[in-house]
Amino acid sequence: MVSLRPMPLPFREIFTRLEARVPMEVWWPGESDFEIMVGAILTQNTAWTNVEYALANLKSENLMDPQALLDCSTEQLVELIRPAGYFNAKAKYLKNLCTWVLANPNAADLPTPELRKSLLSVAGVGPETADDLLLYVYQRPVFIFDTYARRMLEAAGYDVPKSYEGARQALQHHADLAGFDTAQQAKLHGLIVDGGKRARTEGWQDLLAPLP
DNA sequence: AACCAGGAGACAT
DNA sequence: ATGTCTCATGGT
Repeated sequence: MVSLRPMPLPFREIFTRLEARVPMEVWWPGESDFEIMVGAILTQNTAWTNVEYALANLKSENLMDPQALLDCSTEQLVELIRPAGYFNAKAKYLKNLCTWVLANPNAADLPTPELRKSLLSVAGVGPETADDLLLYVYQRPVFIFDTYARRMLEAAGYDVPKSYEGARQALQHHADLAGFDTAQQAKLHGLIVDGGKRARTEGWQDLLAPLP
């Protein structure tokens, strides 16, 4: 007698359950697309509360603009984004992204795979940040694979590939089959992160209980 | 007071 | 292709 692993909880069901128990309005606040881009760099491995300090500093100096940010000295930029950590690296990354934005005014016309490659060519934009931008700036229905998604989906019984790229593609496929559109992907990512934080204290059993 | 957060690049293997 | 190391502040 072989004990079979139960069918993983369908994406739709996970989404519905998260939506029911995790209060969330808008996951990625921002007054402009550029602010979302800046936030995407600053929040790399960093708590969002720290990013908010840095964003406020940049706004107070009227730097929430690619050209203005490029014209700002690296020394001052480092000082303004200091609360977000990794400030030396992130200052460079921000300027790299500004250069890319100004050099690619028609980026939104590119198909998603090409746009993704172009974003990844920027030093400081890795796979997850690229997906953040595709989803929250360019409105593409991409599934954002991060450590929270891995933990939750493995807990739900999914066999998540080890490599980032393999996992990303597999889960994108699942999300596509489930028919998630851009708005739903945007919400799902937030729900997964928030849900993952709760699970640290409450565990997964309640949320991911198998279907009857 | 260790631990971690809305990751990515550099480098060795 | 797949592992380590480093980067850094602020909240718990």
